[in-house]
Amino acid sequence: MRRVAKAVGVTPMALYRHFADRAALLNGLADAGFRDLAARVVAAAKPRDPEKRLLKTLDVFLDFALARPRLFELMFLTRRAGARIYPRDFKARESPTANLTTEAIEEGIKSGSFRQNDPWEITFEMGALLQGLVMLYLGGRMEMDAEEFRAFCRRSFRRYLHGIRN
Amino acid sequence: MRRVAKAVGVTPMALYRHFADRAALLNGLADAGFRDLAARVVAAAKPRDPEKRLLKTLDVFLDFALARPRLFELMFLTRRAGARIYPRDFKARESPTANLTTEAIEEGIKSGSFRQNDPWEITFEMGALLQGLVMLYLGGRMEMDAEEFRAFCRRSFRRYLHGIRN
DNA sequence: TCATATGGTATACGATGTATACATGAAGAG
DNA sequence: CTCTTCATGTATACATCGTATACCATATGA
Repeated sequence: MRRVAKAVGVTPMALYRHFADRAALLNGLADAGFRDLAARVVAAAKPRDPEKRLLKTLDVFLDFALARPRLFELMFLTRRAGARIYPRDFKARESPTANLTTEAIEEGIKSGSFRQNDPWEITFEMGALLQGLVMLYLGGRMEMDAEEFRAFCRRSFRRYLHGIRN
Repeated sequence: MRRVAKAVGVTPMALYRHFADRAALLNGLADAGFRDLAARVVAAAKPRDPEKRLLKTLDVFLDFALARPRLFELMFLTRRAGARIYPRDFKARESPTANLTTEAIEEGIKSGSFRQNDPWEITFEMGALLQGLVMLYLGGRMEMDAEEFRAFCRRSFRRYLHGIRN
């Protein structure tokens, strides 16, 4: 709080005119991050083939995680009040990025290239895998550079998709 | 520190005779947790069939995570100095639990039931998936009771294994 | 003209990790 | 038996944190 206040050239207590407390400020940052990320996913999720679209989405997430690691941590890896809850908020379509992923999976199932499965469950599960990997990487538990990590993630996801593919 | 000290009936500064600082104390707890968990995995990883063994190991991890969530968080989900680093420490066989998982995977590959893959990579990846799921569950982002969560994890792992299976 | 928001400040409080200096008692060494 | 040493504890103090409380300035609209 004190550091943020100094950075914006204001007294610490002035921040409390705009945010109830520290958690609310961080929540605001996270929300802005989600809007940003959602826009990037929408802009990038162009390919017709569902599997290609999923891998493209993965790339966008990885770009984001590697470009703004602290923000990504805040958004996905930190305990936060007001975070989306599975399955309630997801099935209520409150997560724009999850909606897109789920649509790709539904499409893949309908066209017969993916096995029959609850698409929301697959979405959430792929999110868990990605967040697990990113958490480990950002936590310094993987000794590799960003490009190697990207390749690792792509292999992981291909393996995972191979599993839900007919 | 103050609370721990009071709990053991001692002055806060007395703790510093035994641990360099707060991080060192937490590291000690985590290390003890790893020894405990490794013993449980060894005791439970009996089945001959590699896939059954992997699912049994998953159960042990889940038991542990659900029984001692804070400890599990500390061990796997928190940034800690002195944590194992992939691939260095893993391939040096410094992680007893990862060794067992990797052996099961190697066995499955040799017998032809799993696809050809770097077994360490599979091990690490399954760890990432599990830790991602547990992080989300313990972080209150999954609205389900422990039993439903277990079932979710089992479905996830079956799906994943199905992907690396011939 | 004056009440009322709106946004900012000054100060203080309690909690936290820990640096520093000092105390105590047990175990050998002479 | 005395003296040193070491392990273990204590007392006190400090910087840093988030934030409660009280007060202040300016712009706005009735």
